[in-house]
Amino acid sequence: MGRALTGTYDARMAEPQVSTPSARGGGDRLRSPRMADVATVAGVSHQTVSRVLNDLPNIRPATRDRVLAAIEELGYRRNTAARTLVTRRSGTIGVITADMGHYGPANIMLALESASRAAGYSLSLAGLPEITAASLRTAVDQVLDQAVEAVVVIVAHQAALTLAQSLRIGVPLVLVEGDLSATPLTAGVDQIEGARLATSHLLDLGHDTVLHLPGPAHWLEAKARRRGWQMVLEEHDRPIPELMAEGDWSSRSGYESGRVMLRDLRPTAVFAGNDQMALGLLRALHEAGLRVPVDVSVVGFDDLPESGYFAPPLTTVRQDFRELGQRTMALVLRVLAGEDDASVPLVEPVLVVRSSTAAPAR
Amino acid sequence: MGRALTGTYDARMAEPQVSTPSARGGGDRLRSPRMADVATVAGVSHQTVSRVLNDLPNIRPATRDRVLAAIEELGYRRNTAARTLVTRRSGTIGVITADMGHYGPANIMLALESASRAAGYSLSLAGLPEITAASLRTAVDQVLDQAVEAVVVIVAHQAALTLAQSLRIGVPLVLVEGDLSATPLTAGVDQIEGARLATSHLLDLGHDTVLHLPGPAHWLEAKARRRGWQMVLEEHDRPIPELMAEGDWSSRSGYESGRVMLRDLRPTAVFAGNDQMALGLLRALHEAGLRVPVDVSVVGFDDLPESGYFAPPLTTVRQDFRELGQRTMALVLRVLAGEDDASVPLVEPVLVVRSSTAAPAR
DNA sequence: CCCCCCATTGTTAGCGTTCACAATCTTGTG
DNA sequence: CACAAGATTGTGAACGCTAACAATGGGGGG
Repeated sequence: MGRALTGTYDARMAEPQVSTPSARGGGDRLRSPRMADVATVAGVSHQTVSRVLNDLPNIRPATRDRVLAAIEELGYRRNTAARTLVTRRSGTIGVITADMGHYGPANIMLALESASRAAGYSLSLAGLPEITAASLRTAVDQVLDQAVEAVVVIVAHQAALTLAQSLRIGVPLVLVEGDLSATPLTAGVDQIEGARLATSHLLDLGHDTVLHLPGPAHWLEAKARRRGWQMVLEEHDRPIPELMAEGDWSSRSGYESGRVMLRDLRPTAVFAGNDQMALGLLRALHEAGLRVPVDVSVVGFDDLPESGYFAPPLTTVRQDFRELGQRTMALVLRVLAGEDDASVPLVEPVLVVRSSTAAPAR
Repeated sequence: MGRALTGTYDARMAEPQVSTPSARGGGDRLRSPRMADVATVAGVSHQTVSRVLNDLPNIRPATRDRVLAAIEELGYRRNTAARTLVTRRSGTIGVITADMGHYGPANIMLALESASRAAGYSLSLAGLPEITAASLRTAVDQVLDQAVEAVVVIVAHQAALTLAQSLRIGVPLVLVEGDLSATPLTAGVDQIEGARLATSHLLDLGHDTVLHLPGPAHWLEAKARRRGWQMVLEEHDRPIPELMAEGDWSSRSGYESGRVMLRDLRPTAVFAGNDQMALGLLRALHEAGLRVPVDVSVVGFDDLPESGYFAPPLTTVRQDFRELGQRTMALVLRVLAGEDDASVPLVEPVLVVRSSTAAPAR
């Protein structure tokens, strides 16, 4: 038996070891106990403590209790770095996200966080200051440095998709996006279906055709929504109006696109790229003296918590981000379990009909 | 010289060592290179590699170049777990947040992320499924398990404040909230000042007094805004209207409070707890046939990106979350550097006047 | 021309876990 | 009542890195 392990544990005896000028908060704080300290107090070997901690079988209940008591008494907390070092598993998943301040990404993060916690994983976060390949690579490197077991990329951006596919990192990389691109390791909401829902709804109300205010072209969601919109119009043999200039998801861009649109067009139905853009459009319409839904019907996408209180309350397409977060995590877990090309079905959006849509005036 | 270090590095030779059934993605993937491998390739000792990596002085440029080349060639990446184990520093900061899906928290996170990255720190995230002491403690434990060097709590909630003060964790804990409570280790936006700005603005326009639709009472922001509102009214000897039932920050609650309010009151000026609530109020007012700002003036708080496109565009108080994130990080760094009771000034909010406020009708 | 000093590089010993295997203790059986 | 099998516990060696100290090399002053 080693010297140091004899007798009861006294944290003070170890203090000199932290004499490094490590500028850590308290100054004369005591070294935190390690497994061997717990072992000493419990009168067992460190390995037995490890067994208790890892729920391994063949431990006498009495022994387990003694170990647990010692852990409690010492306020012992297992050192994750050491554990990660030897197991090569960190229990951490890296999340890379751009626009965390936006509704969608923020809510996906939120859902992902709770799903990962439920699965016993931690999240390590990296943001994208700008959407470039270099910046994405930096972010990936950053989470990789945290020894993450998988990387989730919440950047539904063409560049992200391309790069992600080209990236040879040592761990699985899962994309959260809304394309139907049948890429394995992808989770998302069925954007095309959502756009179809929105467009069909307007057609069903009796509108001849539907105008679309698209989101930024290099965003996969924007592309998919546009595709869904176009598909429905084609299927119904409707004229496909010229596409408005692309917006950037903001209310401002919706407003501006709306103004441009109204310069030469008098549509009866408009499908906006998202709810924010729809709001801007609503404002442009209002300023032009057009009434919604009497003169123009408007549909958005996202169903922001606010959308039901717009003027008028907005008909829109709801995305279940909570569900998306769970499916993403499920996907991650399956890949981690060895399914190299696991996939999960897209989340189905639903149409929420409120007061911004109606039959066209005759 | 040790056997294994002789000759060139060949990752395959080490493969048997990962024979553990660790169910890791690729199957027969090669072990990733360690420092010693780099050393072998560069023809130096592992310690020299370490020195290069840590930018220590006294390295011959030629040697450094050789090491760098070897790193490049091998695609070497330093093992953070090992580094953390020996240095006792993880380069990670824990962030605990509730309501990450909300505008404020999401944007603070965003700002914190970029500030921390700039400072060379990573973020480890933990969400709060519910706002209880137990849940907060769990979240703190979770980030502590990641060996974080500090914890930032973005839960501007009375319970969080109380608990945080009582918590004896081994690392500094910084609160992001908006109280003036002069607690050290706190960063925030001056909510009282913001409320004063809003209320004064309405008074300056000629309104007799101002009604307030408060946010949830146990949120520090809500309390502070209410206090600021009340202070201004008192300073101007105005009647202090009865407080409306507290909302929950949502548009729905703003709408409902608005309806209740309109049952027996005809205020000319209302200060809502935040922009969402203001939006709900706007709707209630609209439904009651009241015009904004002609009949009623409304001020919000937050300045959502959407607020400028409400009907009418909302006068509100803007909080600079980016600045807040930077100050929070600055605070963390100072505490980490040893300033036990460091503090940073509150961020000053600004009033954004748009079209929802005007002089009262005579 | 030798020696000491400093710049540069190498060697050894942990950091706190888990893994593989060895050692010991129980218990049921013949 | 001795013995083998299984249950329970202990021992020693990694994991990949940094810290402390030792060793080496080259250059200037005496």
